[in-house]
Amino acid sequence: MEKDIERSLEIIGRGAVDIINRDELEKKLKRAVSEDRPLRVKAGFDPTAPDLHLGHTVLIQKMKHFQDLGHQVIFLIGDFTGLIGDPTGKSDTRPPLTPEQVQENAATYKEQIFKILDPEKTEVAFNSTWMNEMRSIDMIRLCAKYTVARMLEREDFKKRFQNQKPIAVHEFIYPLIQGYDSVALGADVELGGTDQTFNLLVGRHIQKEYGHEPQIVITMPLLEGLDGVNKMSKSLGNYVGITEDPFSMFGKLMSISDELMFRYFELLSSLPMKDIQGLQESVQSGAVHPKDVKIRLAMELVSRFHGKEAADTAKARFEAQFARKEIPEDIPEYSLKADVDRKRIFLPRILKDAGMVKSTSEARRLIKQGAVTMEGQKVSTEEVAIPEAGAVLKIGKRRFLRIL
RNA sequence: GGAGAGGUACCCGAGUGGCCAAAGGGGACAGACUGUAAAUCUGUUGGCGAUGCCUUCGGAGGUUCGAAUCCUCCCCUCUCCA
Repeated sequence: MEKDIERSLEIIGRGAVDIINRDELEKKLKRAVSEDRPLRVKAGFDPTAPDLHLGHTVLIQKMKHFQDLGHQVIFLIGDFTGLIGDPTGKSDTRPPLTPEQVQENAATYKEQIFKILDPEKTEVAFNSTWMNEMRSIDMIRLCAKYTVARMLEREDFKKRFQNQKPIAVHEFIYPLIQGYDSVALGADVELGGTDQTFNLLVGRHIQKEYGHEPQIVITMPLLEGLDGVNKMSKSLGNYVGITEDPFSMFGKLMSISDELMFRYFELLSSLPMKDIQGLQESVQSGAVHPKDVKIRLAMELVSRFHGKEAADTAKARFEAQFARKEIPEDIPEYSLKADVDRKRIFLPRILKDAGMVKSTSEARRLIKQGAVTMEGQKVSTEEVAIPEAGAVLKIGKRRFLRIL
């Protein structure tokens, strides 16, 4: 276990929005060292969405920090709370997942998180383990430990209450159970996104009610997506999935702005903050080209999920295709029908049939806009001659087609 | 149960008889610039071998020379009252 408390605090604090509360954390860290008892660090995940993106890894990265410092991290899968769903105004309870589905999702989770965390040192827990054992009377006792007025302090509830929107009674139970999980697991620390602040704080209260020492709450920012504005999410399409192929992962990371790149460094990279600051200064002074720094970020992240070799390949391909404008090796091919006149080919039809565009209209527009090239030459007419097989068509920067 | 508002393209939203394939914004795509940067500027954004034709404004009918727009019925969403 890391003995240097100052260093621990610095690593734990990296990127965090809030630590409640710092003094308590320091005390716990000191005690952990003196009693040689690692802190138990909990983070909860919804069982229904095991398709993680980089935004989720901000939290996992923080778990790794704790793990590297020698503490015990607990990956909690909320298979019981998942039946309720964290309140969002949709007051429906979700259909229960079968034990098989839960196991399946858990397996997918593990596959993904263990690219970051050390499986040997990670405890995986399911809250159905203790929640399914809980009797009604215990549930009611749990409910008795928090008041309606305090529950209504939660932003989401407050708004809905003021606006006279419905709040179903069961929605109050979610934070309580999340808090009880901390009791059941004996959590010293709980990590979560800033959107979890309320629930995490309820945990502290519930722990006290059950005679436990309250956990330290550490909230992490919601990572901005590739657009640099909205938070990363699948529905906005501004995300990098951690199972995405190396080339597209690399490309997406290279498309972020220079400003955002340092944000990603702070929240996603394993590089020490000191080094990141150094890079930032080098870029500012002009000593280093920002593109090279971005490549470094992309390399680190792609390597993390796919290995160094795949990252090298992705980088080489990226530079070939975009910096040197070479034609990639494996591009889709399209065979002309035997009866077509190769001297007069109606290109929009070919592009549509080959699936390069949705309609001939779109193809015509792209030709008109000068987006289509054949063998490096701009195509300016809709009818073209392709005497030889093997001609390569390019639409925009990334769509290729070889005509046979 | 009663009263009212509304459903328009990928999304938000204007349009309330012809000038409407439908303003504006966002997104997306393309071009210029570049580092595939970002930002910015410009263009495009229903289909069709195409200066025209076809299909589209919740659904089905109707009025009209002509309907996103008016009428009837139906479906859905929201607000207020009880």
